[in-house]
Amino acid sequence: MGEALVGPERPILADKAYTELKSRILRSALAPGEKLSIDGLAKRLEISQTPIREALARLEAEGLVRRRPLSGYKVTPLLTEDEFEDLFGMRQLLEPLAAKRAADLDENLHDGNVANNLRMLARTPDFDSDAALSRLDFTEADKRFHNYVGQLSGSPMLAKAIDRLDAHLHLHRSYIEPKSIAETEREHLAIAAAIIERQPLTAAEAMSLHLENSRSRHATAFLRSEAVVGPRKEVNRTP
Amino acid sequence: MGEALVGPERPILADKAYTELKSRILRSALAPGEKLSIDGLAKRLEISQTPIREALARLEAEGLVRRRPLSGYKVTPLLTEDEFEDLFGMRQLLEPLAAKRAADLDENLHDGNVANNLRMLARTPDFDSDAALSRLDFTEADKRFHNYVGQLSGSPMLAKAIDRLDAHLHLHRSYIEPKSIAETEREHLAIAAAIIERQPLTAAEAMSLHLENSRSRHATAFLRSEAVVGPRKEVNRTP
DNA sequence: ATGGGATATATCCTATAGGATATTGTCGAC
DNA sequence: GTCGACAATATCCTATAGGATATATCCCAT
Repeated sequence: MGEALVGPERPILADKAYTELKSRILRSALAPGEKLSIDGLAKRLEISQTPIREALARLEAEGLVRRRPLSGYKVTPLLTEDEFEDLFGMRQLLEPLAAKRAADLDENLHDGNVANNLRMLARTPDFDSDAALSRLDFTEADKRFHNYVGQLSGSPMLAKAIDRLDAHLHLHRSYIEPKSIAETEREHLAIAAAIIERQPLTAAEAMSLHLENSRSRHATAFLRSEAVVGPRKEVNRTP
Repeated sequence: MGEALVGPERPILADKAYTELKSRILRSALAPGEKLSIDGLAKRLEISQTPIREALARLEAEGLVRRRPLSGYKVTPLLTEDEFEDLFGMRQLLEPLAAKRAADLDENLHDGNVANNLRMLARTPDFDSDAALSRLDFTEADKRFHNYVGQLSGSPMLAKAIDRLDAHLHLHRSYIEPKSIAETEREHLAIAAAIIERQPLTAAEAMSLHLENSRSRHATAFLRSEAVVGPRKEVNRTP
């Protein structure tokens, strides 16, 4: 009864549009650099223009789409190499600290659920087949694990900062090699174990190592993809 | 000539609404917790509802306003003591690093302009009178200085993170004591000097010290204001 | 063949109207 | 005097139409 104060929190159309668009961008159903037509999206999603516009504004503030005043929206292009390095520099700054704090948090927060959640999220989903779907599941699971560690840090601002960084990495996740999934799971489990056993320094080091490995795993695929798309140039010329 | 490719970048109504609303929130013309009526704002600002809605969505993503699905927007309430400490913890993590990196950046970026800008921004504006306006100018100058140091770090993501944090601090800036303005200027100048003279460690330490002092300056005013408003309670009852 | 200019199209931006919902105030009963 | 329910109001949410602008196509001149 007293819970009714928070309201039903019924998701409105703008939230639906936001979730749908974000999901499509994260799974690269909307390619980087692709132009986004407002009423085109409105007709495709069968939603009016105003909610679409609202969702787009939110996504722009998050950095997932860019806007040019009288020209329209487009999906944020792929990160340059400098931006890529910058991103991982920030992760190295934030995430080991989050892991460290998560490890020496008050024990009242360390009930059984936390350990279970951590172990569950550290595992990558079963991937008998290397289909595109399972690879998508993997990227989702990876994101959730890192976000959960952020939440466990006890610092809401730190958690939100980590979440934002993860959102910027979405495009490059799809280039992950299938074999690296197992490596990722091992590293995640090492981090989880250190947190559960409350060893702050070990947790921080495990996270730092994981990030370094993740960086090099992405970097190879990153350079490869850059060779395909072309080195940071728009392709609008017709020969 | 070739610059015409970037477009005129003419600000549209949504940008105007965004800037105006953000400005009013930052100067507390819109009080924390105050309810924001969409068409009320539309009539006040003489702008249609759609741009207002768009600006509000962007501000929500930035954390300056909160939204409840079928209930409307309201200005983000004052930070609790925990959130306040969390905020300064993040600043201590990010800003000294930014100062350090700014100090040992490539010298091609260290032309005369940077030194001049730094010295200019470090200074607080002349405040012969302690009027509300000059106090507002001070908060703006302080924000600009910290943001500029963030930009000088050479890491766009670090700069943006610092900018976001500053936006969250807006509400408490208005409680600054007039006498602390001079102290702030001295500390800013020390940071600027260390960066100009390219002494990374000194710059980082100066920034860290400045943040610690700033934290205690805010904290005293923070607790005082909390005593006035009441300890974290809405005041909607009529006796 | 290439460059410049004008027209045509598509898209965005803005404004207004109607339907649905939460909130507020009032009334009555216990 | 307090609690609960009901009705009226205000507000938000959604949809559609018209005006303004950038982009693309086509044509002509050089």
